[in-house]
Amino acid sequence: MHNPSPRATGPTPGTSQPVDDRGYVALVRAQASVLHLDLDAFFAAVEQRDKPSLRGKPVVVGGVGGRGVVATASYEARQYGVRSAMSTREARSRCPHAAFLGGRFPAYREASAAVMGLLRSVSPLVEPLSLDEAFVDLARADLPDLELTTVTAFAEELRQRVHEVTHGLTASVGLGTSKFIAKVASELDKPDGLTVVPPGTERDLLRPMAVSVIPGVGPATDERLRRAGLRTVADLEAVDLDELVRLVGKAHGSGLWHLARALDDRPVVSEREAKSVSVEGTYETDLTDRRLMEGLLTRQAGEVAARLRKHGLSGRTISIKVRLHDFTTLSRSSTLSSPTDATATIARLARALLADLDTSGGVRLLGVGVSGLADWIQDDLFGESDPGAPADDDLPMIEAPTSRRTTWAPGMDVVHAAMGRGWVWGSGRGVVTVRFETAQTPPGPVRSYPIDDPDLAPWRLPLPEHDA
DNA sequence: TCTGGGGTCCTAGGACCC
DNA sequence: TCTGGGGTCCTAGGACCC
Repeated sequence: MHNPSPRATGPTPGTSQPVDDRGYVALVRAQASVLHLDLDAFFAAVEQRDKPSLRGKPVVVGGVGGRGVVATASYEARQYGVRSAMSTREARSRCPHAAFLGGRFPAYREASAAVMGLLRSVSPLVEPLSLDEAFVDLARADLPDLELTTVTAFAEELRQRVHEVTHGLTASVGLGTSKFIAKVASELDKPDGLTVVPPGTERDLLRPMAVSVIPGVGPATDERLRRAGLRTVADLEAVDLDELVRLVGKAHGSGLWHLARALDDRPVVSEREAKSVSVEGTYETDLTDRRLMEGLLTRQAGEVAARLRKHGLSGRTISIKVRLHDFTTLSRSSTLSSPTDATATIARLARALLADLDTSGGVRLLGVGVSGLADWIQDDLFGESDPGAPADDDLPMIEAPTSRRTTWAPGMDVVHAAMGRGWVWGSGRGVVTVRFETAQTPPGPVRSYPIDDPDLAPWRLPLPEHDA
């Protein structure tokens, strides 16, 4: 849990603030200035909005194939027990007369963008959690104050404006002193409702609730806690930190300890950098043909690479995911010495990783991912302390770069600089990865630079196209 | 023919380095 | 007779979220 509070050496005697065993005191806002907004039955609602004949009827959006699952069920379908993540097969048996739709993501993205745009017009601090959910920090909104009456009226108006900009979708909203409380609150009056949790009432609200209201408590943790006799948040509150850590691990235990006391100082964060990009697919029938699997991995590698390039990213770790016929899920990964966004590199590695796996029983899912994405501002990957490295001032000037490119090793496509004095091997668009090696100097460290960094103007290298 | 797809975060063990 | 210890990186798997 994020916790900027000052550190003490041990529990602070005589304070009323709860303190964990390392002496951290968690702070909570004094006002209900965190807003959580959740669009109701989002995908299904968009379908009903766009197709009037579906209004008032059960609609199920999700995978329509033999191995599909439900993404969203309209409230009419929920009356028949259809739920998110249920197999479509089961949903069909529970509600055969529902409309089963595969989903129209461009339409969902458009509606989502309208809502997120509205939220951002209200506060610069908006944190989307998915297409249909976001936190908004009202402490950064243009409000006269953060009194309950003020934020309540504001939230009601916001819900009305969501209805307008989406041409008829409804949203449920929660307001509270933290992300956790706001999120719990938005669940309490669904659909099309607003719940405000007044500061100071959080713990009374939580105590009777099941432990599963706490984000991060899924089926596995729920079961562990249940076996320890912990069913409600009140039960959790009565257990000390050591015991929780013993039960569910360090990070999780500490999180539970704090959240059970409504201690949550996680900030609303508007810009989060992607950490990985992946593509996977489940096939209607299990795959047994290795050549076919290699072909599918190659195609997925191309999709991943295209998405990396589209966002100006590249990454060093290539992973594959393989789900066997019996649902056993395997992953294998390999890390390159420099980042790539090249289809050929990702595909080659993905196929090599598959080669080590026994897939003779059949494969239901294949996937390819890239992680370890380059963060070029902070990342000086290979440090300054490389002894054989030429000093920056000695680095050769490369001004009119790059003509020929040859594959040297996986992940390293060597580009011969036109000036001829150094090696440049590059991968990411918008980034150049350079290793300097001249007649006068031994191979230097690998360095990566953003192409647009003005301080590196001499290195402004138009990279060759990859995988044309 | 039970069990999607795209993510995030955590844990644990081993390698490696100082 | 005793064989450190901490930090970081990498890999594999698992839980969880929407």
